[in-house]
Amino acid sequence: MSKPHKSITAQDVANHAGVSRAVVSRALSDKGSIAPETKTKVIAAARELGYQVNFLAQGLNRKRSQLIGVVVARIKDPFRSSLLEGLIHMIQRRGYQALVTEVNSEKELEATMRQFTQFRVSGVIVTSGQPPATLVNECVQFKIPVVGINRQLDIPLVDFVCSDNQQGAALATDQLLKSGCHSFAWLNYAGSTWAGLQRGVAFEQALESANFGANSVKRVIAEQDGYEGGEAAALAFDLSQGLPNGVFCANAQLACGFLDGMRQRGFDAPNDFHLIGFDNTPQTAQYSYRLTTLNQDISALCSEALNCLESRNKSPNQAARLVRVPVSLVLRHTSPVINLG
Amino acid sequence: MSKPHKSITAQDVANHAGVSRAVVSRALSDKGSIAPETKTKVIAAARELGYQVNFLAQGLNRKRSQLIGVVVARIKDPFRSSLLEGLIHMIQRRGYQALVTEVNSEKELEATMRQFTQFRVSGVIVTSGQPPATLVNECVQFKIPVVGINRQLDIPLVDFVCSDNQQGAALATDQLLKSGCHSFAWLNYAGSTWAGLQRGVAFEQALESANFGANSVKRVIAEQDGYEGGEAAALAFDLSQGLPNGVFCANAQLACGFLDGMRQRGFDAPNDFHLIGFDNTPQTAQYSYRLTTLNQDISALCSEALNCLESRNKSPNQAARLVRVPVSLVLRHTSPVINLG
DNA sequence: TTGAAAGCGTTACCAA
DNA sequence: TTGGTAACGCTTTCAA
Repeated sequence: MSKPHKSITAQDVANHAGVSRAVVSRALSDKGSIAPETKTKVIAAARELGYQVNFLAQGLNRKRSQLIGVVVARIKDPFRSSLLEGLIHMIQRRGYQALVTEVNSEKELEATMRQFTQFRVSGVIVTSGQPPATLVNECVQFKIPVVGINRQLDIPLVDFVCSDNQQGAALATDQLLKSGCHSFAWLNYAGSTWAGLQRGVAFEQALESANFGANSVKRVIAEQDGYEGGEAAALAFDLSQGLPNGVFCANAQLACGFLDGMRQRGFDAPNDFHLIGFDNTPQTAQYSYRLTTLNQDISALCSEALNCLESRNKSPNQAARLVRVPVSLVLRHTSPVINLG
Repeated sequence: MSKPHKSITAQDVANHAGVSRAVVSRALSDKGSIAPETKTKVIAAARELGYQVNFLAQGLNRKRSQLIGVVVARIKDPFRSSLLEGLIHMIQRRGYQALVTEVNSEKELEATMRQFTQFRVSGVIVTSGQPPATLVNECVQFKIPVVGINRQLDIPLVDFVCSDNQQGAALATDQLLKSGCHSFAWLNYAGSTWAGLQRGVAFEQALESANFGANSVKRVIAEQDGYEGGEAAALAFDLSQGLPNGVFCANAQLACGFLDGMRQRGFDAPNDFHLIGFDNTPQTAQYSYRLTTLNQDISALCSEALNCLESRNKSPNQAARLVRVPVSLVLRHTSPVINLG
């Protein structure tokens, strides 16, 4: 039907408007000086011809594309997919495009980071995995900003945005104490993320400053992450010393699994124990769970991550920043306002 | 510390290996003839210098990047995030990279598709929204293949991969009948996707061929999609004519919500009714739901989608294909093997 | 088989 | 303020 579509270039627009290619570039990019009237003329011509910048050529010349690389893992996990959604949303809103890569091993991450540099991305957001310092250094050498979310990348010049785990643990502890709990459990999984570990430490510290010593909190480490891990932990839970009445979980999936596991053994929250989990995922709000959770402010996390990238873009050598984003307690059924019966 | 990192170009490799730039290109791309020994020599030199092709320059020259555009919406929805995970996985596996864009309105979709062409993507996968024919045509003119997943894009030269909704509805009907159901409900939401509508039609047809006429199935249309929609539909369900004992839902989220809504009214599956939903999301397997569902073969869907793109890349003008991917019934608690009591 | 050279489409520098 | 021109880094004819 329609012919092979010779794509319209800046030169075509220039011809149409009776100016040079250079002027077209200036008119459309707001860089360099240009007479207001020629500018409108060019813009009109561009619109008329349906001109679209070739991002490949643009990037090649500017040594930077408007792509932002995003490293993720296990996207279908509820919190991670919410975070990814927020990131993509924010990336688009700020005029970039998301180059999303799933990574399940450090080897893959290495290849990925390399591909990001090959596309001359404007920044890299790491939400999973521990990028090898050498790779990040490669980015740094290309002056590509890197930011980590909810993980500590202990590398110079790499920023880092994180939900306030200490505050979260304190809120949870406070709530458990106020509702009358006096024996506790902490549930995490083996090989937990850095964030998970931090939450555990903070929980024990918060209890300690309320005069509950280390032996008042039972540490439970599930063999795997996610709902299945939590469920298995509950099913295997040693009840010989009774069930702790205040349980705090490293994440929402573990918490849901733990709750369902306990139900299978005839226990339920809030009657037999109180339960609080991190990450306010959609599922935790559902009738069958109604978990009291700590809500991570996803849009703030994403927004701050992009702030870091843009800020470091301006001054690449500034000291590494650590941005803490406040969390909030969402009171629901598994740890209600009322006291423990 | 380390200097501003002058990036290594093909020219550097050429110098190092004592050949011309052109030879380097051939050695690394397997295009054009080259002596085996020079090839190994060049590859050695490239590795030694740590050479990485600049994808921007490569794409500019080839008029095609190794990017694949993916259009998604509401990523945090469990089925969609699983699908996205599968797509990204498959895209990477086949040597491409995923340019992911979230789209919530047709306007946005239009802008998105445009940006895809500006990046000269190798293909576009649409999992959400109805791209305007004109836009798709633009892609077609750039010879960019477009494929839709679980939706009918009724546009020439656009392929289309879809779970077999008819088969799914037949499997569900069969199961409901075998377990003794004789009155039915169909739950969908207003403004449902094409796939949802198709499932409803197929369900009614399957019932009809089993001699259950149109008045044996009650159509329930929730005001919104997702868990909340299903829950609200259950809470508002008119029970004056009793509760149908076989309920089929357009998707898993609606089904979970409906189940929880009914529980709030004192009814539960499988005792008071049987329930089957489409999409075997992780949540449906959990103890609190244990939904009998129709499993979509995500990895097959993704694989077929990429097959379509690659095939159309070879012969751009072949007739539009429709690939149907079989689904399977996952029997769980809400519609068990045993008969209705 | 190899190398020289002409693009690919844009931006940025430098004169005019 | 403008236009010419040289990059940007790669691929791909076309001769040799």
